[in-house]
Amino acid sequence: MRLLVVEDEARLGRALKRGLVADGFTVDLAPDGVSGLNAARDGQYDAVLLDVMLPGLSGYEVVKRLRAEDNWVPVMMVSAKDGPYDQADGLDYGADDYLTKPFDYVVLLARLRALLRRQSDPRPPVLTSGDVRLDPATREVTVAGGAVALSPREYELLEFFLRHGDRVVTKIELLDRVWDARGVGYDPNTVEVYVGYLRRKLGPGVIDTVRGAGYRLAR
Amino acid sequence: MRLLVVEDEARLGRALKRGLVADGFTVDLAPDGVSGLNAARDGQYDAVLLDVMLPGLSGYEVVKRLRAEDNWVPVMMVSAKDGPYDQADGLDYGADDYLTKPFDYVVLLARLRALLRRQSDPRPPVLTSGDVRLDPATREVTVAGGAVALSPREYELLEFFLRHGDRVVTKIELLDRVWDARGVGYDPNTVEVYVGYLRRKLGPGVIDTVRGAGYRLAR
DNA sequence: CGGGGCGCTGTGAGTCCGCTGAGAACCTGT
DNA sequence: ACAGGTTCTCAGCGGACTCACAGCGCCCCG
Repeated sequence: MRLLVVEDEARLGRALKRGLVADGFTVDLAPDGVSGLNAARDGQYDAVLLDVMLPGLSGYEVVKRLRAEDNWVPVMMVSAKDGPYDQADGLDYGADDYLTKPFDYVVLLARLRALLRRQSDPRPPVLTSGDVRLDPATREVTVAGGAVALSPREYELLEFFLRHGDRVVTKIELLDRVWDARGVGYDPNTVEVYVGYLRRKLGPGVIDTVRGAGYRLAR
Repeated sequence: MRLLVVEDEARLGRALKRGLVADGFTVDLAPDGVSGLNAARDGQYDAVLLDVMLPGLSGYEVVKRLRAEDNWVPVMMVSAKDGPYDQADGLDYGADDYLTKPFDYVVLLARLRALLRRQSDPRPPVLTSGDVRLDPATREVTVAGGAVALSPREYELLEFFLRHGDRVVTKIELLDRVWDARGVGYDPNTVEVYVGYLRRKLGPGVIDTVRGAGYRLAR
């Protein structure tokens, strides 16, 4: 279980990490909103512990942006405020639970475990096309029920195809969105290579080539 | 934003409606599958919330029939079942998302908004003339429902005709716009050749020759 | 009815595009 | 340090595509 703790008070952060590591979690620390957001975007965490009062980007903002990007990692908000409106705010923005400082470590642990247990609830929808299934929550991909192992890049590419399913996607667009936001510095041939990898693993008849334009999911 | 809620449990239906109205949606209720299907057919809804267990016609059936009728309104299925197979079934039948009872209202709202956001992905309108259909998003071309494969140049030419087809288009203009912006260095005969290709693939009676002036779409 | 010009089409050569195998550079965990 | 996996580049191949050319048919004119 991998956790991300976003907390600007260094002492509290270290203490949390020490405790959670002792309880069997792998813990990464982020000291402010921006670095926390970027870390959470990687999508490798099972849950995020998120302070509300953060320098730069507030915890509200972080969870709001994550949800806007279809990132449904379980988020527990932690704040010194304790009014009912604050709680409602946090939950509205997409947090899954809310804890007020000062809190008891045992309580935190219990709520965290409950959060992880019921993680299966706020799950992003499974993406499908034909007999290809991709579960963004678990990053599992199956073809006709059989599991398929994809490298990170292959996974991102397939997910992009599934999200922009039936329309034609150009190689340039893929380089922009799957590779680098800059999109420059990469050869469109790279896309061809990775489409080739995907076809080899998923079988033919999943990704169509539209000559002169790009690629499209087969229907 | 207009929503259709198909739910036979009157209490849950009313509660959902109350919440959604408070969040700014316009909500219609349908108490069973048949009336839900008929309401959804009107095509005036931005999304449909569809219970699986319904008297008369199940939610599976409803979404299946809608899709069979080329109605692609976003559908979120709601069910008490939560096995993985049920999810797969719902998605296979054409639902866009799946929620299991009991669900948290905040989660429903977030997923609903994500669904609407995803759907509002602006799509260029489909171009048609007679029984020729060209979809700029998918780059698919059909004649009387049958798919036709076009080369890039043929596709560009047809798209230009469909966009400016109601008037006469000269060969020089086509060389300018479809071929090279410079328009020089090409033989007007090239246009004749490609119009020939298109006629062969689309059948006669699609592109008229206006002798001495150019071409025009038949109407 | 005859002629000229415009448009149509079959042929073929050169070019372009996308696919693939091989391999270098890099990262990661052991 | 090493092994395995991953990312990306490169070069070559095969097929699709583009376009010029030239001959033919047809339309419209006198």
